[in-house]
Amino acid sequence: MDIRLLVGQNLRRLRQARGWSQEDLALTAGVDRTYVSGVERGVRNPTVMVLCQFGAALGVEAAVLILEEGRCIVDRKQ
Amino acid sequence: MDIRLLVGQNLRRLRQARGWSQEDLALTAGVDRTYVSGVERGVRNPTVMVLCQFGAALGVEAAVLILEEGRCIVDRKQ
DNA sequence: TTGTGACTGACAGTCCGTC
DNA sequence: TGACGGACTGTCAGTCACA
Repeated sequence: MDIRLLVGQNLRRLRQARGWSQEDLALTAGVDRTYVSGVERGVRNPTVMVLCQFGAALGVEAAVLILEEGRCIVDRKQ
Repeated sequence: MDIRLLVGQNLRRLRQARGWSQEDLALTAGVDRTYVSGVERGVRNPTVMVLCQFGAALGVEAAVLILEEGRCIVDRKQ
């Protein structure tokens, strides 16, 4: 599974869950509208800093964006 | 907290936990030794694909590398 | 063994569009 | 609203010599 496709799927799912357009996300994250489109389609290879911007815009940790579905982040026990 | 520093700390911690040199990791991940050095010091801003290569080399999910300490990934309940 | 500066080709990311 | 293209600038990937 190409990690770019995984990021794209996660980004789109989280964006749509908020009822946002690609442009809404782009403005909030401080990136270009066409760039959001490219990342969602898996044709772009974003840097960790951009991943962080997307995470901040969506109110989630950047790690969530490169996590496969069915897995999640929790506080480590102990 | 700059995400590049976070990635650097995680990368170094996981590498040293395996008793590897930067060159060991570089060879396994298929990148240059000096690039590993740069990422660990937080002066490089790697892409998600490079993050994935590091994760594969270290036998962890790429998401682990951009996760703050004290947090971990588990299978989602339900 | 690791840090660092300098370098080139490739690509991240923007801005203009059209469909 | 979103896919897609072209052209552009800045930055990243990847490498080297040297400390």
